[in-house]
Amino acid sequence: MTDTQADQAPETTTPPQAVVAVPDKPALEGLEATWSERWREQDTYAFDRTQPRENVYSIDTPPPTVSGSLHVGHVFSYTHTDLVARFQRMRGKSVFYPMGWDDNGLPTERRVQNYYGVRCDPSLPYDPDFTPPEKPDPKKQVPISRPNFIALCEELVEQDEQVFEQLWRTLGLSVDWKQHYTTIGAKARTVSQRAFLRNFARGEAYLQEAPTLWDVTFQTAVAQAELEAREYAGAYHRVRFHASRNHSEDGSTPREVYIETTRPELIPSVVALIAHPDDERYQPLFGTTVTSPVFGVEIPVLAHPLAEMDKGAGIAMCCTFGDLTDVTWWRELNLPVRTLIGRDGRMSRETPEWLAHEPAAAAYEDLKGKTAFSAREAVVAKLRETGDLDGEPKPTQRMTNFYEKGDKPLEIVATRQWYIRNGGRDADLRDEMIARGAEIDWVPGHMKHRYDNWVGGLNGDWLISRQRFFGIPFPVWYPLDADGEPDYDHPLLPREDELPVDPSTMAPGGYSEDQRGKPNGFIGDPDVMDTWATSSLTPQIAGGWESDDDLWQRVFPMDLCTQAHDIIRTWLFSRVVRAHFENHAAPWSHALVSGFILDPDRKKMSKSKGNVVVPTDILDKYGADAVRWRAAMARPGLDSPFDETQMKVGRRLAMKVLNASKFVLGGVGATSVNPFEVSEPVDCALLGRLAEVITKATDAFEAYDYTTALETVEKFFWEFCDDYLELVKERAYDAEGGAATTSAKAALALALHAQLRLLAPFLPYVTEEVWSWWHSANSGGSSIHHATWPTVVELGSAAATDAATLEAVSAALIGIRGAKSNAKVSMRAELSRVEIRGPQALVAAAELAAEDLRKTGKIVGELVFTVDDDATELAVDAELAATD
RNA sequence: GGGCGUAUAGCUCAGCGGUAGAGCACCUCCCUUACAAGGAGGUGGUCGGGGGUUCGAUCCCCUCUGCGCCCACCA
Repeated sequence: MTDTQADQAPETTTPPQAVVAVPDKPALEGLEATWSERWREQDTYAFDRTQPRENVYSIDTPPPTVSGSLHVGHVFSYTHTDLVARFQRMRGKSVFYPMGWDDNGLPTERRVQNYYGVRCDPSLPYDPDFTPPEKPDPKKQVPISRPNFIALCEELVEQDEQVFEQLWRTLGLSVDWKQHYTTIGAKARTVSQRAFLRNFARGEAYLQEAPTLWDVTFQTAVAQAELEAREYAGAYHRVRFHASRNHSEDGSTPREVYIETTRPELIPSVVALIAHPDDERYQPLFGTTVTSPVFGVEIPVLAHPLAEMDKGAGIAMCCTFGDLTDVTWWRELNLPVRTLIGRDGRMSRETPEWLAHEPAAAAYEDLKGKTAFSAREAVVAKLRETGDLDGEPKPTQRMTNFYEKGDKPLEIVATRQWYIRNGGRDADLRDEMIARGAEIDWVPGHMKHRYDNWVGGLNGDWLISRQRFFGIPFPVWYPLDADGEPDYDHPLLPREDELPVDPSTMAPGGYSEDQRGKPNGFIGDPDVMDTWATSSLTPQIAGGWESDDDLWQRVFPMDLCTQAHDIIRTWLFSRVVRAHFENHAAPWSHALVSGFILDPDRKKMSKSKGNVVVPTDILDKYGADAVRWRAAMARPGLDSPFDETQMKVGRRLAMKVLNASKFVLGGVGATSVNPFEVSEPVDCALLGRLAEVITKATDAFEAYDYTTALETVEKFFWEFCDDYLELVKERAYDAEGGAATTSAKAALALALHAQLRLLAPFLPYVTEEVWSWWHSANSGGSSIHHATWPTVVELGSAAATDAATLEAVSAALIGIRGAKSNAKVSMRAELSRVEIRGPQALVAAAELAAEDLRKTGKIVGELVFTVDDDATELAVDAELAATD
């Protein structure tokens, strides 16, 4: 964007200079209702898709989880996006700013369960006459079919989305609501399934039976990115394993070996004992076998470098599966699978073959169907009986992986799941992902470390399948052989033009529905994609990938994505993965990362702590402009404690805009923005200062530093109100002032005209309100939000004036006010003599405004300017006039 | 344990080689015809500790400490 565009500024930029309609008592109340409705009616923020790519600014913004609740942190982060959107729009870009709702997935299912008092039982048939219970009983949830359940999800999501949209509109987000999408909608289904099919065709998506992190409450697999490590109470149990008889005859190997475990219930799952190859204590045992206590299963003692000598007893039992290290050992040492804990978190109800002999079979009898917790108690009791528990369990706190939305520790269960490659098992691909990250401009820059850190620490591919109901189904069926067994190696796939498909209700090509589940027939894949597998495609969903190529060419790759730092590992990274595979590009050129809003004690806000500030409360109390002002004061990437008193500051600024504008436009009637009318030195100096402000604010915004832009503009605005406005008030009012009056009025109008636009991204409501007063003559309804961003060029030659003059004059004025304040008299008090003293340059500058100072300062006697070259700044002596 | 960030007035934060700034809070004053949900003026800091580089350090380097976040940590 260059100044040449300012030369051909559209008509909307220059207000008519005729009548203005300024209210007697401007107020903030009601502005949101009035203007958000007007913006809706006039489609103010519509994306102009006739613009070529270079005139488009496209934004990928996180689809909020509609079944969750929003807190101030969301409001601030979305405001940050909007500040940039509004700036770019005023710079002449056609802004592509869609909004999506994340209504897909587990959060919605949970909300539906609680809201309606139901639960999904996929084995039930669809009931077309179903109505949800009138009084939901959370303890007795009514089981309903999957189609009924999904219908309720869709119904509730619709309500939630309306509430969210209303909040965003009130906040003043300049979203083009016609571009909206949802992560469960038809567009998202088609895009998700199409991208999946292509990933599969290229070998980037694959089906694999493997140990999987598993949440026993929700009974679904979860991905690495959804883990959360939490403190969890446990106890070390020191347990004796016995050396097998055939290896201990000559006494060269120990007769017994002790391990320490926090999970004794997994002793029946042990497949090996493992110690570090360098550990002298256990070297004699390597290659031998031991038998497990209680169960008497013979297991090998093996060496592996992942075993830590100084942890516990230095020798660990490897179970399938207790933790991720077990998975590594199992894979690298080719160990058998002896899984006992099932998908429901309970011990297998069948006696497995490796426990079929005595005493294992008898011991296992008591564990069948028990939860991990009660199985532990049972095993410990048996260890006591056999004397293989050495001492008492020692309590400990350890970190354990949880699903971020769950409240029981994750188990590891071998299941068949869909994965997308992400570099977690492939160093070359990992390097490519790091390289994609390096193509992005990160704001602030250090957030790139988080990305690199996460990608570098991946320990497996991306698990995208979930054993849930309200999600996008995999577009996959499996043929059944003559015995009715599925052939997972040869899945049946739809054609792309058939998408979206639901394999649970539709038959694959070449089959009919009555072959479902029959030998030589088919079954549909029962799983759904995780919500991140869909939201990783938001640029493709919103941008019309493969459905609207004209749009896609204009918006992709996008210019900006915005999010808080907590979802770099999920949303941000997963979009890079998808765009890398699908489009061979980074999905955007810039990533703007917001910090968190913390509670006043600098703790993260969370519902469970009860420290959440509800956005609607502060919007009602202080108004959208004030809340946006506060959001803009939080710099990218920095956490910011919530402090309600700061909202008042923003509100006061908004109020000041109304009052100062009322004075300029209505009071002195300054509406001509003709720079050629500005002739007085002080007025020129004001424009010179304004020119600096415009340049600095523009540069800051270009660098996504909206906070510095705001601070720069706001500081100038207060100087404008407190000093300049006061200084030229009398001259501007003067009916007989001639050119001097014309100059003051033009400077006032020009400055206001520019400042309203500089403030418009931050305070869209008050600036639009004032703009409308100015525009009442041609009620065509041109919005300030379509006006062009101010440029130095529009200020004319005065913009080149040295602003130092203004500073000197302001210093003189402040000195005069200070004298009165010290004397504890009214600012209206008259002065009989004033001497302004200081270095030559400053005195000369102040003297240029002698008449303004005399009038504003109520100087009725002499006003003397004295050069004192020893001084570095201006000093003011003032004598009060005698009062009667 | 690894990484990133951060430490400046009572609070929230700017500044980042030349002997400290803003807003809020606090104190004093002013009902001035844009604004009392105002206005004017003022008090307040050995810039986390310790080293080093430099003529000179809040700012650069080293180190320690506190705080926050991310990752790892289930024997």
